[in-house]
Amino acid sequence: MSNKEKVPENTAVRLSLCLRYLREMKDDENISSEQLAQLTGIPSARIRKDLSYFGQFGTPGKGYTVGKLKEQISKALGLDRQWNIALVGVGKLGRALLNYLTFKKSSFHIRAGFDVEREKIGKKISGVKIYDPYQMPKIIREKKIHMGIVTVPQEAAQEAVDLLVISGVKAILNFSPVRVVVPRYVKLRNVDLASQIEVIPFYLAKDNFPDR
Amino acid sequence: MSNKEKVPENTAVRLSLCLRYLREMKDDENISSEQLAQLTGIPSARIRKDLSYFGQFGTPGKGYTVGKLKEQISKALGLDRQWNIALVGVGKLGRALLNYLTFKKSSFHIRAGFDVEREKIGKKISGVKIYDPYQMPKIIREKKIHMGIVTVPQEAAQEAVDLLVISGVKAILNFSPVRVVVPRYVKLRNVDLASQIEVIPFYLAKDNFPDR
DNA sequence: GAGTGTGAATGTATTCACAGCA
DNA sequence: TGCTGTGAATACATTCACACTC
Repeated sequence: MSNKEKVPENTAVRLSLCLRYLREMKDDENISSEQLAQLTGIPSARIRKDLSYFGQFGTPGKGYTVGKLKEQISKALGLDRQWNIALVGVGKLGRALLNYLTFKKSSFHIRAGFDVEREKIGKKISGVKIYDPYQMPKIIREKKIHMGIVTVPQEAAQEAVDLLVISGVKAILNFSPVRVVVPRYVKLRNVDLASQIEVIPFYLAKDNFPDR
Repeated sequence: MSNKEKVPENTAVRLSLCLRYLREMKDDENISSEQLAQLTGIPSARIRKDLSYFGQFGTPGKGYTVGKLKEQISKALGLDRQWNIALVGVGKLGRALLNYLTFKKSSFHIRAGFDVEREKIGKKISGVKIYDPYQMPKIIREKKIHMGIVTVPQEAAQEAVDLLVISGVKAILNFSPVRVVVPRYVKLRNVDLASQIEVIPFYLAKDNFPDR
């Protein structure tokens, strides 16, 4: 049975981190929430609670079986299937992500890139073919793409997002440093790298520092 | 006078976002917290409260003067001075950040890059000279570098961080997808891009989606 | 009248601490 | 005995709503 409380905002991020460490272990090993806490830096009680929203996977006195835990977390996060991705904006950051995601085998598969630069269009970069943005609706339909990653300059961000939305994508990860708007039925997540840097001096001065 | 409550965790991130929009406006314009809310997507009351931790910058019935507000936020975030940065790991992601930070004039100046790859050492990339990591303590001292950005592969992350720490750096932004440990007097911030992607299917399935 | 600044009310997340199971 | 799973306690963050100022 699974805990009926509301799942907190970053349970998923924490479990994703746990999963990364579990992947480096053997399936038949055992691990306690306390050991996982050591590895990840997340308090053990938090880990147990995060897991409890999805079921009871542990054995009192013993801990968790790595293989089973991996499987359960993957399922909880929706990583037990294949997700097709479009990358919009194939600049330096885009290529870094491309590179990252095409290397390791995972639930994610970048199926197409889009860029306005003529020289890139038609080429393959890290094995991914680059298209002209006007082809987006067609390509996204054909390739059954579920989510978009936006790494275009900020001036182009809203336009890129709009194109993804009319193409039928249901989730967008936006790396451009502006707020963009989407219809309510589209899931949008913003990652603002500029702020991450800009914010450091504040925490340096103050003694408010998070995220150890 | 300034509100004596404790400053919440992501006040700084929110103010950094506000600042980005303010920078595109004329200094003598006026803006209300409600207008700023429209631009940023942050509720107006939250903006007013965030500002209130640092002083009273507005005029009732009128709003804020853009120029003054920019100045005050910059000061609150510690952006009213120059920060020297070392980039450790000059791969694709590193170069994306390099490119980003060297382009726009800002409070941040990347003064040196470090990488183990022989071909890169001695070269300049986006105007920044690349050094062998063993030179780190010397270079960081000479160039008065305050903070380090780590974009090395995960196996090398702890080593890179340790080198930065013994070189005397007081703040580190870690982009590698593992937890690294630092002494308590060093400020560490982790940005985990892999999790950002991995977590999307969860929010897609559930109807828990943040960060509009 | 319009919009700030802020206590008080509400909502969310984390941590504690322990009963209960293997 | 050792560790899970989870209510209850605490800490933290956001939002409301309004007295007050220009």
